[in-house]
Amino acid sequence: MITEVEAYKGPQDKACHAYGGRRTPRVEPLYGEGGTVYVYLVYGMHWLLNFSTAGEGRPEGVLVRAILTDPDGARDPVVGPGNVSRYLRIDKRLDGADATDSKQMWLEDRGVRVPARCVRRGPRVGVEFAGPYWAARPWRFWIEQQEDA
DNA sequence: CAAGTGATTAGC
DNA sequence: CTAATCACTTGC
Repeated sequence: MITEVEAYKGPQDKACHAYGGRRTPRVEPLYGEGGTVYVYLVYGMHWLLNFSTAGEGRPEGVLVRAILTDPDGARDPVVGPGNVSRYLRIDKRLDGADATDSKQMWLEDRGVRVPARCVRRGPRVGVEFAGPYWAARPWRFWIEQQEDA
């Protein structure tokens, strides 16, 4: 279960790999139809898992930052995008896959209802290079368990 | 807080 | 071709 994501909002978002309409081979999957998997290597050792979310030609997506590995949250969450990919054995091979029609990677709606009060929002992580304005956009979202939830 | 790490990219 | 960059993690 995905419990934390960050949004990257296309050409105008300075933290987005497609900033300014940049369209290099690496970011091409981000320009794909919604559900296209975008995986890339950062800092020479960490694969980061993203899903393209807009439409063909619109380079917007979400980065998966944390997951729960069991339905009840009894086990510790896997926190940090590099750790998520290591846990799921994600690497370059999944880059460009179609998550709406793939045996390697897909998403399931299991009908879990998350109360609005459990949803937190804040600035994205590690995007200071994009400058103070874009680094401050509250486009990271995560779920926080409540005592009474 | 610094190091480790290597694909990717822009710029000659 | 070269050099800079970088959506991170770990360990001090």
